[in-house]
Amino acid sequence: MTHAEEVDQSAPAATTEEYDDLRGQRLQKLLRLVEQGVDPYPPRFQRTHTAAEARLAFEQGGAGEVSLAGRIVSMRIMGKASFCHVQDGSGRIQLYFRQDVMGDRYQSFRSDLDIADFIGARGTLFQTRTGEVTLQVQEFVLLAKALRPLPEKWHGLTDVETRYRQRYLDLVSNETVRQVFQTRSAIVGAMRCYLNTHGFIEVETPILQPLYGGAAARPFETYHNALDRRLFLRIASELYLKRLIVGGLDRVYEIGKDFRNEGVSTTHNPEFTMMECYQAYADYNDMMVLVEEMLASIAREVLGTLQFPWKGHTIDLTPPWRRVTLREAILEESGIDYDRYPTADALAKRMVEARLTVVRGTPRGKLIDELLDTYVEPKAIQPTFLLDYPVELSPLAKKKPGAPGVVERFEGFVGGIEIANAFSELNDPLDQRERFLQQRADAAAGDDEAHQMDEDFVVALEHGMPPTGGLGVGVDRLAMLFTDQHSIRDVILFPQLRSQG
RNA sequence: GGGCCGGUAGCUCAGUGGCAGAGCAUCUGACUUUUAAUCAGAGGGUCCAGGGUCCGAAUCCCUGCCGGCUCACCA
Repeated sequence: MTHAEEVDQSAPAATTEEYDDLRGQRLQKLLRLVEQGVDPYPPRFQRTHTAAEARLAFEQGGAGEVSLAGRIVSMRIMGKASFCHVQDGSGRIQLYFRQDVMGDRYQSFRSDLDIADFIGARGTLFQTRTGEVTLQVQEFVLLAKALRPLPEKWHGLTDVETRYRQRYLDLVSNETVRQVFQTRSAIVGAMRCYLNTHGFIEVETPILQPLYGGAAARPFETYHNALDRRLFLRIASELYLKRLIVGGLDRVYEIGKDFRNEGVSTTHNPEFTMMECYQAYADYNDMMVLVEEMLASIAREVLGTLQFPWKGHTIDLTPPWRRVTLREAILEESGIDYDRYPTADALAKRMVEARLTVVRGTPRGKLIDELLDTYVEPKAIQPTFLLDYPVELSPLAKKKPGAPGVVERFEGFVGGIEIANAFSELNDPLDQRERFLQQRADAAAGDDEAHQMDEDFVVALEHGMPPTGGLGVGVDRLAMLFTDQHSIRDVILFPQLRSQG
């Protein structure tokens, strides 16, 4: 909407009462400026420095005349001289306005501008009595009038719901929030850099899929009108990336959104960012090394160190990480050796003895997963690989030679969070078909997260896939870890919320 | 889905049965190096919504909505 339309709506009732609110007062100022021929939203302004660049230039011996631009975040108006701070993407800098320097324009600053407006200002830099580098303004111009005020200057914006729903206010008023998202961006950048320099090529695979697969999860459904076809939003990119390995792209990766139709929590958002990579002629041991090196590389790049704080602990990403089999880890933390309970019933009975609540009929694989979640995951603060998972949980992983019922799979945990999941990829098409059939049986038995039979994928494997290591890394969780944020909503700009009541 | 906590001015929050409050922000006035500027004054409310109890409800009760934490669910 243009301000002209606002005029039409409001002008007939332009009494003092009509403008007796914060937005109204600002609107009135805007209309007054328009009457004076001022464009409150001019198309451009040429600045010579950012706030940070200006400060640096001054400290390195003066910068002469500079032009700055930013949002007014505070004002101190005192008679014939005034100060304000403006904020741009690089930080804040103070502006100083004097009537004897600026003449009539000084009154305009006092009466036309508000906190939250964007302005551009030209002048020279100096240091105040207390040493703050400040721009003595010769001339300024309004760049964008704000009709609504900013959150309070001291406490900022703390209401969690408003922070998520109006993230821009959160970003304007909370410096640490800006830093978190800058760090997140740097993490993704460093991840790309690591993979690119290690021979991986970045690819993009379908988000709209006729069959969903690559993980155990319920999908979102959608519908394509022209094709008259039901489609699913992907829950993983795995099956498409492995088709590319079949096709001879020996090292591929994708960083993108997955969608899982599940509840929300401090560690789950329905759409989240996943990095998956696949490397031909590698196995899960190679992927472990890749995880160690990649995370160390990202930490060095983004944090400048391999040690960083997390929930009061100090995480140390220095390779190599601890390696322990899933069976040993669970035995160590719970005293339960699941190998001694080869059936679901026997294991469930043992877990009930350990005072765990067990839902009747839970498959053995899910029971083991529950032991992992309950006993091992919260303790895995320092980087840990758990390896060799039960085959029931991993329909896409290759069986470990000489170890019946076990697949070559690991999960990487840091800070008590699952960060990575990888395996030696199953490339035996006959075995893969059997696994899918088993999943179909699970689905028939009521498992609504069971894998679908993906005949097209099996055909791809029948054309031959080399031995391959595959890896998934949760980018949101990595961002949580590196920024010491304990809710996934604080590393996702616009987390999923209920519709507003 | 269960339990607990919360929703009051633009923002941050007090107020637990008796006139709707404070700080910041806003408006008016004073003030030429302030920086949570200061000083004097003023305006600003769907107390989340609906219902109930009561002479009287922001406050007590019920229902609903939204949010947070947590448990369950969930690679």
